[in-house]
Amino acid sequence: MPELPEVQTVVSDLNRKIKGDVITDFWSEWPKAINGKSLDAFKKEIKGRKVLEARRIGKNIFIDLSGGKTLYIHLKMTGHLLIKQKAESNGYFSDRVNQYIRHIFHIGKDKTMEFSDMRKFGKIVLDDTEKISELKEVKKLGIDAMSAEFTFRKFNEILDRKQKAVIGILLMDQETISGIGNIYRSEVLYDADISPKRKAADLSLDDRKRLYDSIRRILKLAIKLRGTSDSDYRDTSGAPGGFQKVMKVYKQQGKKCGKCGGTIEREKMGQRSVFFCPGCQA
DNA sequence: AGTTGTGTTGAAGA
DNA sequence: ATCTTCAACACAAC
Repeated sequence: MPELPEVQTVVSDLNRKIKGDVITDFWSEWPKAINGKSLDAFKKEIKGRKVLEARRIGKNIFIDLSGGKTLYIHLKMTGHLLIKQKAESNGYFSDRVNQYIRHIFHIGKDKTMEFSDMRKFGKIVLDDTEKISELKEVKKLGIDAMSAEFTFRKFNEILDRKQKAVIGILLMDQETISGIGNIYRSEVLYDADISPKRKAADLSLDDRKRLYDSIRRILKLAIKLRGTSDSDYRDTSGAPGGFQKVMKVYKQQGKKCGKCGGTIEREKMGQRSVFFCPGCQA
């Protein structure tokens, strides 16, 4: 489940591994993932373009290419990108989760970028850079949770604007703040000692400050640990991240809370599971 | 062996 | 406007 830290890891890897390289060919067994044009047209349009820079907003990946084009990729739930070099032996690539290769970008002389996506929810769009920014799903994205613009002041304004919103749901709303998904909303709220059920309007100034600090701290730590590989997510080498080793509440229901000794609970919020400690999180 | 849980997002329904 | 539910799809666990 690639959320902001996982996508950040991928984007950093791409800039390290394929920046400056030319895309020479493309193959797909699931052209339905390609939005807006046929497989043939896509192939023609991408061939020969150089990778200038990878970047992201929230969980959305943008790979800027030469000639004013941008490749927009959303990994959705089970997607991840693998960069392989020919004749390279890497034990990770044979893992089950890395076997669902739906699309292959041939890059340079001897590299590929392979899109593994078990559930085929992933999305690929290629268009003019400006047109990609104008896509409705891109345009409506809220402020990125790790961007410099996402200050406490801004966060406080959002909470004032969304008075009635339940905080556990609001944190995951990509149109408000982009980047936080189901894993990190639970971890962040636990870190801040705030119940997911609280309403935005009911959070005191002190609560808000703790929550903001927790968002930044947890995401930063998760980026440092190269994301969470609870199930499907892998980095571009096919290797798992490390955040699952330090997870405190996500999927920890029934276990003891490290802070108060109480029991971690799981509940449905929306139709997703939220995890929390009823003792610590008031 | 059928049912359920898994989570991101968009669309449809209320 | 805003909330809820479902559908996209595949597989593991029960």
